Amino acid sequence: MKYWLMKNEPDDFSIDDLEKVGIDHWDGIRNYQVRNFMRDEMSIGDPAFFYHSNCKVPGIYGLMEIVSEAYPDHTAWNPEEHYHDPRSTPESPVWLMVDVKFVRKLDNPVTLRELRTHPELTEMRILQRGNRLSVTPLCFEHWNFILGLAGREA
DNA sequence: GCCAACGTTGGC
DNA sequence: GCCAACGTTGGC
Repeated sequence: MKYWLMKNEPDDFSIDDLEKVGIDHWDGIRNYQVRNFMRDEMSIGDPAFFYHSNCKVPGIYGLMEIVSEAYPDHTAWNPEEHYHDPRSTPESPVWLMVDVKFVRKLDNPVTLRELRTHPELTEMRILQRGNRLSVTPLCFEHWNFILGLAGREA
């Protein structure tokens, strides 16, 4: 089992939006490294953090579960879509997505600012300088430590 | 809105 | 295969 951190801009799709629909596909990935993570490393049942990026208070706001294998991202085929990519076709898809299920919102969201204050977490990928991957794996120790932070009294 | 950092593109 | 130019990400 692997643990994941998945970023999205809440203006586009937030943990609240996922809560409303229950399950949704995580589409729009247009980075080969992230695609390969989804294809090669993710498994059904893997837990994931929902991270809000590019917003007022960036941080981890909720928990999800991966509920599908990687499969073709059909939004790449649609010229109407923002993330349209003509190189990808139904016959030969380039981009993949997975389905994610809402688990719960965190009682105490763990902000990026707080993540940076804990020496235990300095190795986390998203805290590394210049990291831009929107989906990153994290080790159980980091996962568990963050859950501890989220469970504390505010 | 700014801008540093990174990935991608494409000419050569 | 190099690398400059460009586009995107995402914190601040």
